[in-house]
Amino acid sequence: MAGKRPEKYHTRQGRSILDYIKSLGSGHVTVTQIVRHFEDTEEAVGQTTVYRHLEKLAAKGVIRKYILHDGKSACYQYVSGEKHCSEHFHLKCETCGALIHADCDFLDEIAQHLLGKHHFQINMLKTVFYGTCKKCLPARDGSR
Amino acid sequence: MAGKRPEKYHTRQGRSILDYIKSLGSGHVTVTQIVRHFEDTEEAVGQTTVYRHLEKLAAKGVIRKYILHDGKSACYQYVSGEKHCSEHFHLKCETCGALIHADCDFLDEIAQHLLGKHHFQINMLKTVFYGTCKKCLPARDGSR
DNA sequence: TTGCGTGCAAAGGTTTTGCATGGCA
DNA sequence: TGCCATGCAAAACCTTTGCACGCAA
Repeated sequence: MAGKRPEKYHTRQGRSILDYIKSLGSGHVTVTQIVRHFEDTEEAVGQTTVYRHLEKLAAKGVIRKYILHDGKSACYQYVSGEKHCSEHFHLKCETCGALIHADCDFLDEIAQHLLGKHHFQINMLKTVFYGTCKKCLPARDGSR
Repeated sequence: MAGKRPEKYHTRQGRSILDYIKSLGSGHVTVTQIVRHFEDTEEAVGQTTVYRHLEKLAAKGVIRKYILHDGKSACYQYVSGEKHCSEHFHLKCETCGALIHADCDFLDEIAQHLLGKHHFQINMLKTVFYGTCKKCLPARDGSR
């Protein structure tokens, strides 16, 4: 589509933000995390600027925006060629809040199974598995 | 399981809220919509109360909580299954909103795999697969 | 110089929390 | 009567918008 609007100017802030997201690989960040990352450095960036840059980058497809199921805040992540988060699952620990990226062949079969048997095309970007992670499992007594 | 915490008291508000959600069948509502629905009736309910009831109902698995695509506000939907929803997965169609209960042995293996390989105990009550259902799949053109 | 980029501050919206009161058992 | 439930108000958040100033081209 024609929506492309290359930035007119190159700015220090724009580069800092993009570089940071790139450096995270397939990890994702929130606006707040980005702001805090630069907070006391000489690369400090205002949060309004972060929002505006992320919006543009997402519109251009350079990064991806999505809402985790808990819906508290939006997450952004760099779209690095072929391998990104749309190809693996996310496990969210309900106890400690950790978000785990699960890259695994078996999990990949899930998508095929759902499509083949249930005719359901899963959106891995939106889907989050809730549960209890390794660290928190021992802490929880036998439960049920 | 010990997690059940039946309401101690039956209140008019609690019943109004649940009845309303039930009456919507598979439709979903936001907190604001619920508050407004009762607003000028004699069943008026405070929004704080709505939030608190929905939270409890979702924890018990009576209703389910979703985040819309835009992530602006949460949606809630009645879970009409008589079967134990804690023992199968749920597929939520992002296009038509349908909620599909997937009872399937293969899917059951997912829980075991996650626990065995990733040491992650999944909570099926909270976990929802987002994607596109059978009916809506053809409607989506090749997309990209 | 031009006009986009920046960032402070304030607005707008959703959800949570504090606290005094009301109502169910 | 003992508590939990309720709901107003305020706080806590996340995100957007207005506006004046700064900076890249």
